[in-house]
Amino acid sequence: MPELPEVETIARGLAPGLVGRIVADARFLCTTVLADCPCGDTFRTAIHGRPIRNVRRRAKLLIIELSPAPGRTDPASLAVHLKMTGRLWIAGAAEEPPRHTRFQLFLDDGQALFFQDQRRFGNCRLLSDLDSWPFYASLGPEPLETDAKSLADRLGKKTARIKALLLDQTVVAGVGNIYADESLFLAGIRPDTRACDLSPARRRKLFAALQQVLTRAIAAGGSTIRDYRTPEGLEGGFQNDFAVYGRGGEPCPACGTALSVTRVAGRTSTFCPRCQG
DNA sequence: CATGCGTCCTGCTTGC
DNA sequence: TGCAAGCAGGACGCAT
Repeated sequence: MPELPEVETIARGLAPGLVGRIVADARFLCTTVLADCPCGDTFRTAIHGRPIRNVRRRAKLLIIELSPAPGRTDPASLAVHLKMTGRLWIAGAAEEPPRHTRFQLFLDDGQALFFQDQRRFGNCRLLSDLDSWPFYASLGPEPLETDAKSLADRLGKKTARIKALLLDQTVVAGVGNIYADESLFLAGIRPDTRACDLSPARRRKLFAALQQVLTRAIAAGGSTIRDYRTPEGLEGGFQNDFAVYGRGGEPCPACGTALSVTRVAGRTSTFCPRCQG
């Protein structure tokens, strides 16, 4: 389930093979992968001949920035959301696409970007202006490019559970279930605490914890629960450092108390009933 | 407006 | 052993 650290790892891994290349064509092996249309053939015409200018991450999105094709002046961006089971890698264009491959982006060097997604939740879209996409425009700040106090101030007087707000992409961008649970543990906060019940100091502590967890996870190449792989096909390493995620019933790494499992914001949430008050 | 919950999708896991 | 129900979860639509 690629969240911020996983998508960051993917962006860094893909950039050397994509930046400077020219898009030759695309092939869709699934009709639903292309969100909000334009339809497949329109998409193919719209990307043909475009040099790839940059590859970066925003929230959980992989953004491939495209320059105009020769003789044109219209830049564009390809935004890919991997959702839960999406994978991206570069391989020879002639390679047989494995099962669940949803689309291929063919490059001018005989290589292709492959997008595979077992569960079909993922999608990509071609946008002339990213900010014209309401979801993109509504994204909150990047947690690693914003100070913890500013992030804490964004909680305002909200009464929602703190975990729901961590997962809310308009509050802070890129956090999913794994890093929400890990951050809450590190900050000693129960996931079902209402944001308005947290002191300013505890809010700051939470976002400082989030920054620490995300930084460590990026350094480890992300977390592999089941499906996530780096573009090189490698598993991440941060799953070995989980304190609570996926460890319900196991002893708390800090105090030994059995970790509790509950549902907050519709998501499974694991926490230590003793350390997280 | 703010909050919360059901839905999508498919393969693996759990339980009878 | 076999089969079905349950589960995973990001974003979104809709209800309250």
